[in-house]
Amino acid sequence: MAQRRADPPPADHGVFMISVAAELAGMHPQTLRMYEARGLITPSRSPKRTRLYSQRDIERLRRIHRLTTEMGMNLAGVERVLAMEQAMRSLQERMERMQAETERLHRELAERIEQVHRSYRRELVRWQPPGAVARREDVRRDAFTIPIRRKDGSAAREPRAQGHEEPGT
Amino acid sequence: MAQRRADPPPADHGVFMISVAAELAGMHPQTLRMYEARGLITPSRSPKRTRLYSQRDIERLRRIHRLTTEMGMNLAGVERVLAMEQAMRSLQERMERMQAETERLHRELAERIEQVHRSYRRELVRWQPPGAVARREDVRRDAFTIPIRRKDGSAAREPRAQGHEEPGT
DNA sequence: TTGCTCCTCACGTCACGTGAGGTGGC
DNA sequence: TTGCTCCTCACGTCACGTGAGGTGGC
Repeated sequence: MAQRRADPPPADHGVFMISVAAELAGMHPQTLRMYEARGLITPSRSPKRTRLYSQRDIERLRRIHRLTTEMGMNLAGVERVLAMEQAMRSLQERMERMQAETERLHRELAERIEQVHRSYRRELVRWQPPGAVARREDVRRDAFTIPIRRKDGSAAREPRAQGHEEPGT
Repeated sequence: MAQRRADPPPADHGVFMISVAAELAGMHPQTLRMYEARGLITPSRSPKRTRLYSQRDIERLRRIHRLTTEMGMNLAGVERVLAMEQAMRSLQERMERMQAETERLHRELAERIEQVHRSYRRELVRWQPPGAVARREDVRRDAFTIPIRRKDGSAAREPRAQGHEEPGT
């Protein structure tokens, strides 16, 4: 009741029986059975063992069809090419993530340096009239904590707000 | 005279005639002619039109041999797979360059920030005894010029050594 | 002359697609 | 009963590899 003609079935849900799937993919039903025997496609099955092809299965079948008819490849080649296309997609995705990370780093580099400049300027500018008590808080209340990335890539917060420690002096 | 049995021929220089190449690749000479007719391999030719296969050609032939015999692929598939392997290598190389660049940026980030800290510390620490003349050079002779990357990725040197300009004050 | 090269043509084998044939459940 | 499903078996076609056959230059 709740879902009547709502939401199309998910792309990997088996819905087409073999004659429909063959029609959609432009193939002979027997060919689909052969492809399954070869391990090229694995439709789900109904409780009565009837094959049920998903939308994703149909797309894969069409891809196979193009590779065999347009390019003249045999099934061994199709199998290999499909696997390589998958690997290619993964590599591509990983590269896009890296690209984004690199751009982020570029922006961050400029921003962090500016941040350090700003923090020093606050210390230098915060001038107190003679005789007034300069409280440590006046100097330190601005966030003077600079996140630094460690060599292994993890983020770390360096506690820099402990006054002005000159290392080795 | 200068080169006698020195330097092996470069990998892409045609040196083997067809019977030798076929022997090295484990194939029938006629098969090599067929592959050439299909555009799978293009050996160079002597002035007398004799085919000359390079070391790289031999390696390619061996790769083809593995794909056809071990994997059972036909030539259309082999062609496609070889092209994809090439694309894969390019992608892989590009990714390695990006990886190196990202690591370089990580190191640079920490280093630049440290550099800014150092430059401020020099200004603060360089104390002169009362009555002595503090020359501008004492403050500025350390390189206080910080290369910054622009948004478009090109490197730029920001001339920061012009005293202490507070922008907008 | 021998042994290579070049080429074209033809045939055997095998993979692939598909049709036939028989079964069983809505 | 009709039209689907399941399965196996068999055949036609085509790609591929290779052999044969004839030519020509070291």
